[in-house]
Amino acid sequence: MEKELEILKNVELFGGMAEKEIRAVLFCLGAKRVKAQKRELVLRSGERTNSFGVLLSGEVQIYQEDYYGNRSIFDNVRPGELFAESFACAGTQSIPVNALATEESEILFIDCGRLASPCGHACDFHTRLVRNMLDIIAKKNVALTQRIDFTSRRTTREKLLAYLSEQARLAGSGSFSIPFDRQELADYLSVDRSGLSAELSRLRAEGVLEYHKNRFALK
Amino acid sequence: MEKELEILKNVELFGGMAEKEIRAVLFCLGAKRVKAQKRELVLRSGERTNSFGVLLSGEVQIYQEDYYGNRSIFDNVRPGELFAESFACAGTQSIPVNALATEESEILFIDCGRLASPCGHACDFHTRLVRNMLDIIAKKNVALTQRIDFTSRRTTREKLLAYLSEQARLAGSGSFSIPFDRQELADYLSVDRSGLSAELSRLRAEGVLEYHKNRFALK
DNA sequence: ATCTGTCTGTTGAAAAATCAACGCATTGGA
DNA sequence: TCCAATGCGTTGATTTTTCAACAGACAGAT
Repeated sequence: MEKELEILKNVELFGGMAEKEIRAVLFCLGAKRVKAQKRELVLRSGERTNSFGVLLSGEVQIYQEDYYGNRSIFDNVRPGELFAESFACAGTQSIPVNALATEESEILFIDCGRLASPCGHACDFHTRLVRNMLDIIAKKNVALTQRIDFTSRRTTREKLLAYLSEQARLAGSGSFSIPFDRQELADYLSVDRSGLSAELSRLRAEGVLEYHKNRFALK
Repeated sequence: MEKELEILKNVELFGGMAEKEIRAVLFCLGAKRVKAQKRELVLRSGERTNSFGVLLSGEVQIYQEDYYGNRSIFDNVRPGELFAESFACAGTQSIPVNALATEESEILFIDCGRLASPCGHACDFHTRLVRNMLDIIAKKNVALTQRIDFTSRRTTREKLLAYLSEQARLAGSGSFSIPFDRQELADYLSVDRSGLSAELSRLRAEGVLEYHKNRFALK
């Protein structure tokens, strides 16, 4: 419980609020706490939801799947981050993604409708919450744009280099780790896994790249 | 000028505000009105901007271009709609897209920073503006997710069918128009134009689809 | 220590996309 | 009316991806 509050203090949605205020807001928002086992589906595509999730611990993967079982990964959510907030805020009829706990996880679900409307109690944090939410969603938007940048390249090699370059830039170093295994990276970049492995080998052979597992070094 | 106000009344960002209030807010936000000729670049990728655009008339296309000149279209903006708002709100260091006027256009530029901070004057619309902006960006987010859904398919045929099905759903009918010519559609779906044309012909031959120019009918 | 399931890289055949080039139709000027 | 520019479809050669199958490495469980 104390650990939970530690995390909450670092959740961007509650940025600018004191511990006490966060407690009050959580109550006011009617936040619901949920546990999910490893491999449990937390949100299913096709469902309608007004709630978004705040990940407290564990990891949740956001993805789509088409008829043929091709998976398309949108995001790996880490503790402190939100998920499904855009669909909840936009009032989407049926969400287009699945949310899967890839580890045992704890999640706080918050009704998006309550964010906006004043609560009647002496709780004047709604303005702040909406403003924070705006920042968060705008950043997600930028991240989605970036993903489109990667995946719109025509070849596996270009997609891969665009992705790795960006990771290096974010890390501020040519050496960095990525949050994906090979299959996941392939599903994020929308390419074939074996082709991705082959391309990695080629890049290594050319001396452009070194890697071991999910740690990479660009030259 | 009267026509301008007609449009502004229908801009979602100013939803819930009366004509008089909109005038006040525009002043308070320091909105700047700009004209752009056909083929004029309104925003250049790499620039930094805190302002977003509100299209009053004309059309603006949002796109990226890679080293090799491959264009990737994000959106065709229509009058009343916003553009670049996510980058402005997220405070991105350098925007990753270009905005091109594809027709002679009029644009209102608004500083995103002024949206959030109370203005000192007796202007209490900031809360409303932020809330409206949240809705708008959340919807854009859903649209981006959808585009990823289309482009993550593995074949041109699948991308095309996913896109056309969605357009039909939006139109509430098997018969609908799209806002793209062939090259633009190819750049939106990240496929080769000639391959796209060939696929369209095949679908027509199979009796799945009828089309003429940018008007389509799914069966 | 062994067994088992998962992850990764490799390979070759098949399928699909890209690329370059061309012809035809349409459109907007000169 | 003629010309130039643009958009669209077609085709065949080439490149790239996908697909299926397999083997080695590794980690966790018994």
